[in-house]
Amino acid sequence: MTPTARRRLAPEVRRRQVLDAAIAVFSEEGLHGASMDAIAARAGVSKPSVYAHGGTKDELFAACLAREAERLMTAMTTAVGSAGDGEGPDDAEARLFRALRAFFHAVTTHRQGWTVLYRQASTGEFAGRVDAARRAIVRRAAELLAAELGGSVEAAEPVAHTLVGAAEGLTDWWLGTEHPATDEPPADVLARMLTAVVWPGLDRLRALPM
Amino acid sequence: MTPTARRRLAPEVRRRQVLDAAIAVFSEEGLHGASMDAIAARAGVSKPSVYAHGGTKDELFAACLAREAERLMTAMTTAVGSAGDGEGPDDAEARLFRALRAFFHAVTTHRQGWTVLYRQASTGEFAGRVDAARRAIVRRAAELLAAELGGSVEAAEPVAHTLVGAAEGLTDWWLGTEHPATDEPPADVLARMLTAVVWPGLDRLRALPM
Amino acid sequence: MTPTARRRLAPEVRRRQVLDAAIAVFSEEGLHGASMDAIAARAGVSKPSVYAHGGTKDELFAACLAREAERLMTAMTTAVGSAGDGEGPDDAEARLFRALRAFFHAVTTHRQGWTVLYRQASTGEFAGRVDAARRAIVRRAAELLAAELGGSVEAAEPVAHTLVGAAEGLTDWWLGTEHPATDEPPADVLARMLTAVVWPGLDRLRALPM
Amino acid sequence: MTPTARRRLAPEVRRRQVLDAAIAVFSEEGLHGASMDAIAARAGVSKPSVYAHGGTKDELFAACLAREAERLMTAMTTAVGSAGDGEGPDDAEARLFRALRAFFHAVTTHRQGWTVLYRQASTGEFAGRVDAARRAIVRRAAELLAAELGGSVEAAEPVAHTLVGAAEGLTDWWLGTEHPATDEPPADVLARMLTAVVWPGLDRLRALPM
DNA sequence: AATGAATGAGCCTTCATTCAT
DNA sequence: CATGAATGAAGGCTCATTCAT
Repeated sequence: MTPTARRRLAPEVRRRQVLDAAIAVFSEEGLHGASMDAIAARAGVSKPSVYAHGGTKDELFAACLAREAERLMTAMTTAVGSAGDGEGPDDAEARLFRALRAFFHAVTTHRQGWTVLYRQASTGEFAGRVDAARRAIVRRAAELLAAELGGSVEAAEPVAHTLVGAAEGLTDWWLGTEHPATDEPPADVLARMLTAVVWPGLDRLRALPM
Repeated sequence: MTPTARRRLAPEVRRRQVLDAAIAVFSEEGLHGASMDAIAARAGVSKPSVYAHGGTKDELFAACLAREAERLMTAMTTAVGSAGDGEGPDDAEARLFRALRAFFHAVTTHRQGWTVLYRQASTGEFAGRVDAARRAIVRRAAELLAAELGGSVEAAEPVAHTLVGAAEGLTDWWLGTEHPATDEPPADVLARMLTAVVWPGLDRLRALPM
Repeated sequence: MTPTARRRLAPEVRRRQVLDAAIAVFSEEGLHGASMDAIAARAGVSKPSVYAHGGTKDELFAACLAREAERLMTAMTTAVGSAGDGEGPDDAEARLFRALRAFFHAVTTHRQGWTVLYRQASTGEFAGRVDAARRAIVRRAAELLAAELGGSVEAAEPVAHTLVGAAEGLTDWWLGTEHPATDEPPADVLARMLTAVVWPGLDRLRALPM
Repeated sequence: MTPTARRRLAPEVRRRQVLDAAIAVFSEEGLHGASMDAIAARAGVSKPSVYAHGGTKDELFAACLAREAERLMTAMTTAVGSAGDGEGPDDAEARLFRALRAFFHAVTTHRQGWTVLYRQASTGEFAGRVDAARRAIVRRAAELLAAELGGSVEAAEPVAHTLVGAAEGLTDWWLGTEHPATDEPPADVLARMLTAVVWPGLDRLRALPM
């Protein structure tokens, strides 16, 4: 006698349901392509419930952006912050590898969030908001790079943009269909690939004044 | 005081107007976000004119994709194909530099086209077509890389994605507000920056079997 | 002072409202001439409500056809089937009279439905469906005639068409402005008139092989 | 060097071209379903030419109605007026037969005009105009009937409506697909059929005061 | 709190109509 | 004159949003 859908749930739980459904639908259909009907259906609730717990479509999208951006930042911060986990050396290259691995891990395990953040929202009224999220990540990367390579954070910014862009491109490749299967976790594979390409160059930049 | 509205124009001219406007609006709003009204307004013509010269929204989008894809491919092919222009050596690094410069030139001068091609959500019925255009460019990059570094084109694909992503990231930085002014053309600056970061790594990959 | 607009109604009720309005508008304007706006306005609901309860314009038209066809067929079948109601003899002429009276009754009391069914242009994709509805009624008439006059149903078809056309013409005359007032129900008057004109001829056909 | 389409033609000729095309298209697609583009294409002229020679769509439709109505009236008048053509007796039944034959001849040889007049135009703003045309025919029939059967024209009107309706119904049957092939001209077949059904009844009415 | 029902606004598309050549 | 090109005005349909239960 207690139909799941109509059971009163704690507000935060309902909100999570709605956000999860929204991210799923937004990632598949895009901001304009997604309909509130579809989101409600995916969440298994009625449309007014979506409004009650997620607000307007724009607010809902913004909430998705915020949540996924924070999730990504947290994941990276945590991973980078964790000192050498005893798995190997703790030199600059290893730290770069771990940061990249954290990024790739976050992105490949939350593919929909990533899609919404970086592939669906780059247009229209949300371009600014997405840009802010993206810049936060780039900024963090620039700080890491400045610490490792020396030089100011400002000077490291273009390199950080390059690095983040490269990571995004590689992620796109991985999320595409045709890539070799591996036993290793994808994040490790991708991080090693990217490290191999960029580390020598970055290493050389250490000597130069940026 | 020349009313452009009711002015009769040659069909090709009008079609170009419409396509230009469409690319602009699509790049800003996305396929779903763009309205035919907006495109008509941007083109300075009436909505029926958009239909007369650009066809259905889907056809119009497809035409934009086709035109910009060809434009970018042509620009890159031409620039890369031009042999050493006497400005310096013609080793692998120099060829990479020129290819990157061509890419940056094409992308920075046709930003909107690139956005439509590479940054738009590839959802729904156009996923395939957009993807095909994207992949054509990355494929070209992969071919160049394979030629330079040895190894198969398939093996070069992730590196190509990485490279294109890195270039994109750097372009974003450049098109952002805060970057130092230079006398040099942006494409040269950006190409040198990216070359500095990735060339050492790529160079090292030459020795390894990819 | 009871705003009917925002009032929540049972779906069947709303659907009936919408169908009624649709039949009215279709009968006045034709399939192409009727606009969903007009139907919504006539029904006193919003356009989305029309779509919610009546579906697409084509579906709505089909639903109108189906409903009116059934209504007319039922009315005629019932009236004809009712055996001699004690009002007089039950010979062939009397049965013809009763059938005609049933037809006139159905047609004069559901004029719009009849118009949609029988007078609308049967163009385009609905030609078949409209025609089917029309033919069902004429077919029924042909069956009755065949039973009364002998001969096959096929042979009776032209006579049935003639009869139905004659009845239509007489109905038009009655619904026009200038006709004498009577105490009798119109259906009786019209049926007697038509019987007087056609019965002698039909009676004579009984002897002949059709 | 003189392309037919662009050759300057006498205005009446062009007008005829346009009217013919219009009737064809209207009869196939209906008033609302027909597009001026389609009419222009069918006529083999440009759209402005249609406007120049046929006027507005409504005017064009009205012109079609007028022309076909007149054609039908003329045909009937002529046929009825022609005294017994020596092919047989000239009693009242023969005169009825000839009038009906004239009607069926006009209708079956100008099927499109008939369709436009009686099957496409019965709705919307042209209902009145069509009604007028129809009434003219019915009036003529009533006059003939009054002359043959005795009684006033007014009294003959319902019978005239009946007769015209019957003729229309039979025409519909004939214009449908499935009817037996004959060597005789259709008009003769149909006229004989209808005469057989209605003449006995009409004959009997002669004795009664209508 | 949760929802079925309702709607205002907007979008894609086409059509009747008219300039300008 | 004849026409290609252009447009204002709907029309069918859907969507984000909100009542009323």
